[in-house]
Amino acid sequence: MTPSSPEPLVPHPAHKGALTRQAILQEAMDLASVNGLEGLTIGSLAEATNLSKSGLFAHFGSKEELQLATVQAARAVFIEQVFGPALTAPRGVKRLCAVLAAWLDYAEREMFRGGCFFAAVSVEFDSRPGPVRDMVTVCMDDWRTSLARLVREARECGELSRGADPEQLAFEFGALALGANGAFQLHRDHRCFAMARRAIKERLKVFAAPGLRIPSF
Amino acid sequence: MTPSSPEPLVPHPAHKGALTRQAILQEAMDLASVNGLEGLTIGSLAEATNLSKSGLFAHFGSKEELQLATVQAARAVFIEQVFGPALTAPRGVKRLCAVLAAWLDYAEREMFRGGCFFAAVSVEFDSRPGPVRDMVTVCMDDWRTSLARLVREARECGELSRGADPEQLAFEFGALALGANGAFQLHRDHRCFAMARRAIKERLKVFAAPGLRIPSF
DNA sequence: TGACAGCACGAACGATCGTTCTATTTTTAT
DNA sequence: ATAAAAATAGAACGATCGTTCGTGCTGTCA
Repeated sequence: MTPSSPEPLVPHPAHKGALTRQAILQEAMDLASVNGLEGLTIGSLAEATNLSKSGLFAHFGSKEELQLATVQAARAVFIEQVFGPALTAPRGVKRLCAVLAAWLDYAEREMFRGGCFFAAVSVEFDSRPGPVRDMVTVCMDDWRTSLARLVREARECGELSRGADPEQLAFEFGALALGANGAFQLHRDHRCFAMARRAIKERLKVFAAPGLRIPSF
Repeated sequence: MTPSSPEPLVPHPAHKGALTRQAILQEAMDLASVNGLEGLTIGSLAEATNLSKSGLFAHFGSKEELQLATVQAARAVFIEQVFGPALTAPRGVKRLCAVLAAWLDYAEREMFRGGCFFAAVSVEFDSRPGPVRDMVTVCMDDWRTSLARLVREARECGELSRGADPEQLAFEFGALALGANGAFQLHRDHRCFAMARRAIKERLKVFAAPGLRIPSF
């Protein structure tokens, strides 16, 4: 090969190992969304990916590292699915609604077999100390902080009244979204998403500037 | 001991076996609220109750039976804690608020070490078929149905406007309550309960008959 | 007193858990 | 093409899982 080798467009990610690792994590997110991160067993994950237990294990070094890697992979998917399609919306209530709509869509579409990954995992680890819990907490904090920021932006745009408390509404919208996800997983009835959308819209109307149209989603 | 032994005050439930069974279930609810019903291991439960694995096991016959018994025990506690103190409140918005206040109190007080038992367990089993999931689903359905009935009663009392949709509001209040429980378990910050209370009160105000005072809780 | 449940125990089972080791194959770099 | 490196497989480990079995206690009733 010539000394000036053709530079790869992406640094080096295709070292084969990185590919299998990604395939493993894809399956891991699915399994964990159903059985939890503790129920995510190395044997079952190896079987699902057609790898040997030890071969799979070598990618992570410990079960806890596998759990942490799975959480980070799920975080990336979450950001891409929820914020990706919504960032093009104009700042303000439109963008806030776009993000909420993307979240509800992401949950209703069942991106993971057990619904929202973080809905399942945050409840599983919320009362159990350790690094996994810490990382999950950071993810949930990010989500709520982002929601609060979107509310604040909408208020600064003059689209929401000064009475719209960002932290308060972020909590409410987050709770309604998680509630819809949970109810859907239990009853497999899509109406709970409609109820969440309606609740959010009616709550927004309370604070909407006169004449503002709440985007339907 | 004299032949005419002192009659037990309670009929006969104290057949010794029933007592230990109750003690086991008390510990089981606590452990399951933290580690889930799958993480509720027979060995750890035996250790926590100072019983041998086999001795404890004999009370239930299988792990699934233990799980089902634990769910039923938790249901009894839930009803007693949430509906017991609230049934004295007069029918209508007052009783609805009393039930919601009792729930939030039950979660904030951490009746179980991991917060609300059903919040933990319903998410754990929502995407996993079987008898345990079925029983948990029935419990959650009961809860939502009860909430809807309370809303409907308040509407029939003329305290809420005809626009107050019982199913819709039951979903919203249930979601806010679960959201507060989850956020508290994650952050151990009591403000999320205040936010849930505020959200419920403001939502009720939208439908409240003119001049009606929403009980503070 | 003796028969008899009911209750709890200890030991052990096979299965599976996470993990470690060594060996072999596959991929990458020179 | 060849050597180094990375990726995977296989077998086995101690621990723990749910479960079974046989054996004692401990009262109650005949």
